[in-house]
Amino acid sequence: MPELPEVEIVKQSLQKAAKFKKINRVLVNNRNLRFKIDNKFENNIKNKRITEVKRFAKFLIIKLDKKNFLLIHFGMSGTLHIIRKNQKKYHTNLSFYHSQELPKKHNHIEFVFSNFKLIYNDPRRFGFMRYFSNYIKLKNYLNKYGPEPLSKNFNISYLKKNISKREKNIKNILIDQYIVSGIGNIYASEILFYCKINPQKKGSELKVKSFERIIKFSKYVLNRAILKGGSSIKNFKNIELKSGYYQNEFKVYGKDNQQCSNAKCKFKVKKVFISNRSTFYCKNCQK
DNA sequence: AAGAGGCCCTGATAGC
DNA sequence: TGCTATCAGGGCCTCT
Repeated sequence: MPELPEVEIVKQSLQKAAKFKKINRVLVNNRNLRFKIDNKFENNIKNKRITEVKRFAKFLIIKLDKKNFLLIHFGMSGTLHIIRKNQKKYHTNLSFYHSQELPKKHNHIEFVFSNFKLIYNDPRRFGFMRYFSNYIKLKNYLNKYGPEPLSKNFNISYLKKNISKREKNIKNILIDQYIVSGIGNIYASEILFYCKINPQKKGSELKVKSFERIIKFSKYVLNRAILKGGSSIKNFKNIELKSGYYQNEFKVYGKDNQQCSNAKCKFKVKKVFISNRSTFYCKNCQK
């Protein structure tokens, strides 16, 4: 589900709600997430205090007492919900589904604090959690991924080195976490629209001008999405507060057969499948 | 070594 | 109504 901006929003709200709070108990209702939750998981986490909440790409990183870390990836359908004591309804800030009540199914993991619970829900179970006993191990795990688009390492020389020899299309390059990490299927289409690059174009066909645009608009789109509270493409009837309005600014994603948002362009947005994933673009504006 | 494709899952919706 | 097919914000593994 969430790409970089959505995980950033979860990070921010979790920071507010749970920083310095102690996890008294951990309940695992279903160990079969993307990777099996091992039997030591509960003991590794419980009775520790959250000292910091961070994010790398689409990973939520929860720093615990004793310099331990809990890494959470939300996959396609993972969400975190907070339920406060004596409160049936729950806070929607951590959720991108914006349902009003806690889902009845797929509440796989619960973190119990003194005044509230954090519940990890994930219907498709493509998400996962992993415990790291120290920073080095966490770092080694994350090292295999490419830089975030928001980082200084995502620059012209990096793109020249890592894209210009690639024979695969730029859309697939942008969602390849080993090249650049944090961009997913929605934002890839959005970014390429701003860049005026056809998603099917090969990395090796791109010129420096295109690299400059990719760097500029990756940052622009992701930062703007964070500012708007991320994107919620399901159940947004009940959106409240600042959560999830970026879908209102989509230029191409989900807009097949609709007029191109460029006022001077008469073409319609086209939907194609690239490696089985839906991709949206304007063939007139994106060359 | 890089790239394409399959697969892991459930749920919502479209179409008959 | 009830069936089936398709698609969904991801990423790992295997094969070529």
